[in-house]
Amino acid sequence: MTPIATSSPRGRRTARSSGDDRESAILATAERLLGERTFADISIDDLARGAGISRPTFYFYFPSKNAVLLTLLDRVIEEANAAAGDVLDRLAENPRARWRELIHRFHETFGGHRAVVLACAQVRGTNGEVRRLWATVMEGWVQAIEAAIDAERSRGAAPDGLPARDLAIALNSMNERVWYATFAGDGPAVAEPDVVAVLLDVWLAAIYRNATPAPS
Amino acid sequence: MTPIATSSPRGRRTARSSGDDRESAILATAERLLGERTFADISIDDLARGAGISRPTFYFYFPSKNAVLLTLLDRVIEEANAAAGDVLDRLAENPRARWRELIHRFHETFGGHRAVVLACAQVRGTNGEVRRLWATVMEGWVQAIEAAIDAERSRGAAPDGLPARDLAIALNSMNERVWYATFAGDGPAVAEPDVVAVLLDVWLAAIYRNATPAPS
DNA sequence: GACACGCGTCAACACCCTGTCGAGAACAAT
DNA sequence: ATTGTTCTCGACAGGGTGTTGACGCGTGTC
Repeated sequence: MTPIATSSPRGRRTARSSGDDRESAILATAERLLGERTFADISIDDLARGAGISRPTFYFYFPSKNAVLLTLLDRVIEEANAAAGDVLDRLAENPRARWRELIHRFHETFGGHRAVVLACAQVRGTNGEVRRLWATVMEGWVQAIEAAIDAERSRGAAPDGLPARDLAIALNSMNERVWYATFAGDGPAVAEPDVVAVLLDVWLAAIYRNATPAPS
Repeated sequence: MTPIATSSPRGRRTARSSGDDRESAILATAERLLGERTFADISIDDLARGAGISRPTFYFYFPSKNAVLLTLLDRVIEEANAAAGDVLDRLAENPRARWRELIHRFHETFGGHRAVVLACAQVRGTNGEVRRLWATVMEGWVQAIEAAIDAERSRGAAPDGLPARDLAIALNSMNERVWYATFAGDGPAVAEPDVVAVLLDVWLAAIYRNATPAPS
């Protein structure tokens, strides 16, 4: 039910010992710099110097700047999937509490890596690899939510309505965009302490048509 | 109630006759090319050659590639605001129909300029000016929706709940992201013929808590 | 008609960034 | 010691951006 993370070796072709330090250094430098400026404003030279190597050497570890971001994104996704756990399988216990838990955990994970999340959202437009990875992951989450909605409908807790898949897409999309605005802080955004409650409220309204779904 | 468009002269410093053709040619070339490749893959030289001028001459008309996109975005926003009209002021007539009309009109406008919309969404991350413009416009729409929700609550058609502003932000965010996915066609997306119905359904559920809001 | 003056135009330049190549240094295993 | 792989970087090629300085071209002015 809970989707699996795609974790392929994104960096060097073969694994070795001393080079691992450099690879980590590049990754760490990237995440640090992402806290200060945009991804576009970080050059490969910045990454290389930050890791104590020269620019050509950078290319030994990563094929491009994008690959670094992709590796960072992989980690966050893995963490998010782990945090989500099997919450969706235990919905019937207490729907409202479980949905809240799900949204809350995602919020915590993304919030803990907002620099990476923000950067990925920003380059998704221009970077095909990030776009594809994100699309794949999103598809997994959408399917998980879709299945959960169908399950709630089957047991009579939620009324029929929109195709569950469409509803799942809409709600996931909302979360993504709302989190982005909240973390980026530009444009109209929900205040960070309220964001879980706001998202939860819309989810429950859309899925159950009222604010108090029935436990089993 | 309906937000006003911000239309400042984004291009040349002074207005003249023969140069207007070139300016239009640049804009037209940009929108055409945007239908073929990403904004990032279009160079200033492409724009200039498409308009029959040299690259340095391009800079006479626009200070940067971004400024061209900004001008294009201005137009779309103006069109969207015009299309929205005063629908929100006539909500009490028939809430469901009016909300549907609002969403439908935005859908038509954005769908008619998807290349521009997509490009703006893609560069919003790396381009501060586009980000600011979009944030301003979004703020206007959020305020309009917020006021409409408050009005519906005042007349007893919609129940109290989330702060109207937070709800307005969440719903607007959802629309933006869902449209983007639908137009871009990457990742999980709602099929284009269904998108208005899906968005409307979530809006009504979140605002009215049931599918059939009461007319006045 | 000659003269200014701002519009419109572009060749050439300076700069920055990406990605690659080839020559090697460091280090392991035999 | 030799061989092979990991690792490193100077130097180059290519492509994009933004700027500068000079040169035509129209229009109004006296």
